[in-house]
Amino acid sequence: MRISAKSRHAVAAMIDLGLKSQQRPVALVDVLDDHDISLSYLEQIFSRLKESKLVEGIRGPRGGYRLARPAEEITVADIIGAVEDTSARGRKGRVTGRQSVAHELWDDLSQQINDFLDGIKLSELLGRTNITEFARRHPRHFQFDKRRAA
Amino acid sequence: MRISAKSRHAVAAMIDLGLKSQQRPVALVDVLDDHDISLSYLEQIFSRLKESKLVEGIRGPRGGYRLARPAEEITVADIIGAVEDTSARGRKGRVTGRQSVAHELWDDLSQQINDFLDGIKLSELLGRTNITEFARRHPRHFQFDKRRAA
DNA sequence: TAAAAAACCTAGTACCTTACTCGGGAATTG
DNA sequence: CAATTCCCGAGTAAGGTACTAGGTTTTTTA
Repeated sequence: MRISAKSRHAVAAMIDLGLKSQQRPVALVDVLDDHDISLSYLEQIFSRLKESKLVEGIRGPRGGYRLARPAEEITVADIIGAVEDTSARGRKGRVTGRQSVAHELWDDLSQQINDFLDGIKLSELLGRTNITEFARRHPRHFQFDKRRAA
Repeated sequence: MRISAKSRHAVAAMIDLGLKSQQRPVALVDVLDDHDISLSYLEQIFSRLKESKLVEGIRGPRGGYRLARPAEEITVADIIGAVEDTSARGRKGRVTGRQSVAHELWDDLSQQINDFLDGIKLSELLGRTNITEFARRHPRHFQFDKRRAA
């Protein structure tokens, strides 16, 4: 499990895509408005998202990116997993078959975090926009519920 | 929100401390057995944990580290927050008063992850270990100190 | 009281990741 | 054809991770 700034960019970009693209693809230049990163870097992030089949790219004028699946079938865990380095680097050496108990427990925890994130759909995030806006303007009347995964 | 290898080390080390220290402090050298990092680096991590009042250090022979509070009063969020860089870097400039919707949603999500981790106590993690299973694989942790066994 | 054990501290460093820059293709549209 | 956009690769600077090395201080114990 690993969450960094890259995750933030990716999730935010996917939200943007969900918000802006109803049927037409969205060009990265338009996604860029909301982010403080370069086009090339955003391209690299989308390259990962595409690799993981979360988005599809359409070339040429009026091209751009589009969600490859409905937002209901995309979870936050999917997005983070796509951009955070999933390759062998995370668990390199690990020659010994037996791991320490502490690390086993960490792995459990890590799995739990992942399950938690896997329970949050992109569509859910998109659905919060109005609520968020409302909460920002009327903080006294609203609080986010702390949902707890079982 | 940010979770990296450092978090893993820190959580695993705290688990070790919880498992090994019943009343005596545990020397970092003994914590080290289960980790694949250097003593100095582990010291640096414990420096952070101490700063955050999660552990206390006892100097001198038979010294070591001990949980500063009962494991019931320490959460995973506490541990990760202690070692992951808490300084200004996370939310730097932020010149503009208004943030993009996508980033606001990310912040909500980030808060949710934090709440989730804040709901997991160290004692809970410790409780997940089957103590006999642990003893089978790590018998030396249940013996008196090797250097002065008696 | 001397020696050893351990935390504690500081500084430097190799490597990896992040984020960027540049320079191009390749596909599609009008 | 020309513009637009994705796509791809290579190189790079800054910063963080993790390590290395060397100390100092405190405390125990012989």
